[in-house]
Amino acid sequence: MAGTRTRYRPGEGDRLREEVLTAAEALLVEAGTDEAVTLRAVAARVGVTTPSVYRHFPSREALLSATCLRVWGELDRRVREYIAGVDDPLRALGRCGRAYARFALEHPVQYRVLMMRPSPSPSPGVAACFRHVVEVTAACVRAGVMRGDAESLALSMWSALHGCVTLLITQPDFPWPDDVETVVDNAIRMAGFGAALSSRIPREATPASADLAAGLDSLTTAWT
Amino acid sequence: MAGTRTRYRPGEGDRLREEVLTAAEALLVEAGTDEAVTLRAVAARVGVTTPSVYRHFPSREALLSATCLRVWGELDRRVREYIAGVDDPLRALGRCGRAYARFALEHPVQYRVLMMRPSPSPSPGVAACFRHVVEVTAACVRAGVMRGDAESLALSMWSALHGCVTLLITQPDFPWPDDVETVVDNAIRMAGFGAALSSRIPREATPASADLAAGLDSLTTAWT
DNA sequence: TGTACATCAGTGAACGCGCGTTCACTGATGTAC
DNA sequence: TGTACATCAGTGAACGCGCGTTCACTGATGTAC
Repeated sequence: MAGTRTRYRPGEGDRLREEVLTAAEALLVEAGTDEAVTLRAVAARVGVTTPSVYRHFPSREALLSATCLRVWGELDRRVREYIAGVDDPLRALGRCGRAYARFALEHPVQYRVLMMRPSPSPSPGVAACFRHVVEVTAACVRAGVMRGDAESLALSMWSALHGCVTLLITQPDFPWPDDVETVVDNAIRMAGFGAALSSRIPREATPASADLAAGLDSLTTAWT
Repeated sequence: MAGTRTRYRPGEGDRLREEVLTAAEALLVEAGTDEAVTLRAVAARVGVTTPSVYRHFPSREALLSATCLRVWGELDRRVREYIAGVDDPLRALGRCGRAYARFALEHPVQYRVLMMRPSPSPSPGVAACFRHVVEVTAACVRAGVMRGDAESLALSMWSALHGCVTLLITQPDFPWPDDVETVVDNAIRMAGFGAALSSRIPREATPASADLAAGLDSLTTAWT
């Protein structure tokens, strides 16, 4: 382990922390699984011995979640940027969803580790993002597009998009259309329109198929 | 390892296979993670030595996926039973979804292992189930409830439900409503109504929020 | 300006562990003659 | 009806591995006097 690396000077030790995180992220992305993120592999990549990692992370688990969390800080910024200047609330919601899906698909491994393992509580990044969606959903409710509790509506729509993204990541051999954008778009439109329509129909008054078809037909022909 | 167990007689060796699967399933469910399913633990539970497992499964991985797959055979039967005698196609779709969600939530660990890990191709059980959903969706299309490609519609709705179930399993500390049934119900209604409405609205003609709100308002007041 | 000393980044060797897997084997059971 | 033999379920010991983590340490850097 006699690499060319020179150690940081006293006071600069925290820079190794960043290097370790970067190395862990690289390993995670390259291997596609968190099993590749061993303390030995990370340390070797940085050019340092294994115990050095313990100077900055108390355990492997801490290193792993720090690695995944780091990337989520970017999501909030991205979502904010995407919906800036979009006045129509339903359109803003759609852009929110697109930003989210794009982000998740750009970081599939981190998304999987963070969202698909049983976790004690939602990570701060996820919670912050959800708050955002609830706000935009509340705007939709105020505009009369949807009815009911914004948090509950947001949760349903989030779920739908999460499912779409999750399936795309873990089941690439499903009979997906050629274009990933289309899949995401379908999910978003289905969620948005679905929330708008279903929140107007009381659970006990679900129409028969024929009635629903006729009603929607008259609505859309009136539109065009 | 000198238990009281007596070995099976020649020709009955396959019965151990079943015992091994049962033990593996029990370990999986109890621990909530597939990491607990080690060959040693499984063998010990059955009352047999570790190498005996190799008589029936070529590797740990094979044992694990066989364990998860076993439970999926039941889903198809369950879905069929749930939609038997339901004529209204949209209602049948809803029942399909409820059966699926209930099943997934009853077997959360198997669902996670099978659906949330990167997998080379969808398992037979999953594929069979999806075929079912496509069929019922096609009935909805024939009835004029939805428009377009049944497979694509089915995929979107499946995604939505998968997302709901997945989030319920992995993120129990999300701000869920008290009643899980309600969450699932919301997801199913959103998916069904959303597919019906969004498949009628061309992508390039997405209405503004105000127009959508007004249109849906007039539709639902006409209904009541 | 020089020296003693505390600080701090990082080392090197080792720990015990549990894992999947392999191998040569044992001994009871059923069958062919 | 008895005996030799093939079959087959299961054993017991061991393999090498890579892991997370611990521990006592080294040696350069900055600082106080």
